[in-house]
Amino acid sequence: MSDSSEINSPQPSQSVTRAWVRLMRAQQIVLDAIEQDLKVAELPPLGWYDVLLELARADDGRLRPYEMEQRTLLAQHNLSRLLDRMEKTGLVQREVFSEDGRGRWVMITEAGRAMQARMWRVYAPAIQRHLGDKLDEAQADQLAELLAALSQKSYRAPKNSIEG
Amino acid sequence: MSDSSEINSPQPSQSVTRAWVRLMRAQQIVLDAIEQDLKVAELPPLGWYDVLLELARADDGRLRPYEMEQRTLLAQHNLSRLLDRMEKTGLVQREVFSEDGRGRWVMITEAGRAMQARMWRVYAPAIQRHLGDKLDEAQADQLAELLAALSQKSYRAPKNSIEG
DNA sequence: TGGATATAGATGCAATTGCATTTATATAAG
DNA sequence: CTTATATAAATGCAATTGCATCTATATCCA
Repeated sequence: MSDSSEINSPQPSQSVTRAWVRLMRAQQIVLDAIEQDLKVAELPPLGWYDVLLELARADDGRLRPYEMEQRTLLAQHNLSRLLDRMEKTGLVQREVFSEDGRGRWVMITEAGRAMQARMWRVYAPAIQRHLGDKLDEAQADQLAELLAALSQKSYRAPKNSIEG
Repeated sequence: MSDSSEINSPQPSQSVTRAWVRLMRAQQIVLDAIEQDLKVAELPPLGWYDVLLELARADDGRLRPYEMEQRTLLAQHNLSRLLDRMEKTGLVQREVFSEDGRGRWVMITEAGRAMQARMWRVYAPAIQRHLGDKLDEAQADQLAELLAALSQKSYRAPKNSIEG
């Protein structure tokens, strides 16, 4: 086995560091711009859209919170409270999940579906303006391709793994 | 002039939408992983690093808050409070800016420079692990290139613009 | 069966962020 | 000079997030 300092603490190349800095910048700038457009239209933030979209797509318009967690990457407690707020404004509803007493169903309401559609009418042109207008189709595909590679979670030895 | 509905509300193509979704995903996953590594090393969050790095690079190790704002993309009030916390832990120091009574200098301390270096020793391998290991050099360059296009702020008509 | 352990989701409390406003100073316009 | 307007930075307060823990139920294993 080679020198562990090279295995455990490799320096990123300049190219890699530049890609990282630009990833942070680009997403922040585009996200802020899109959120701003939503706010101007007096619509709720993007997190609400993500939740509504996942529910709208799901069978019977409902999901378990833990499923939503995985799909939205929201932390458990943040999702729980986001659902509180969305329930209070009537966009979703929590129902009992009889097959497992610990669980819940979260169901999208008609008002929720309407809000999802309403948000998309602002969100879609915002994506186009802040991202689409800056890339041609080939570049968008290329970017999506490269970014997909980054979303693979980094390897971590599982708890009960035999290999050290 | 062509149909205004096409000008004002263009739908993003599937490629563009996919690129956007993956941009959000990829940056969240990589950012969370890097922040996690910092936390495990009992180091402060990335925002602190950004501030320290900008100051360390600046002439005489000091900048005006509004300059830091532009460079870090932090909101004014958030930067102000981040500086409060950093000052309290001795990493930076606020000093009078005599040429403009409204302004301040923010200066990095020796402890601040030490912390920047200490954080880099964790941050650098984290960038490599969570991003560099997933791309080759050519891909990293390509990604950086594509992302650069997105960081150009979208056009907004300036207040006093003549054209409507 | 009966702990021990794991999982789903909620919640109390502290830290951080967002928003609006305030304070202080500078610059512009009459 | 004096008032109006703009800019730099700080701050009060509400909303959101993070962290740890709690409650309830389910599963595993002796």
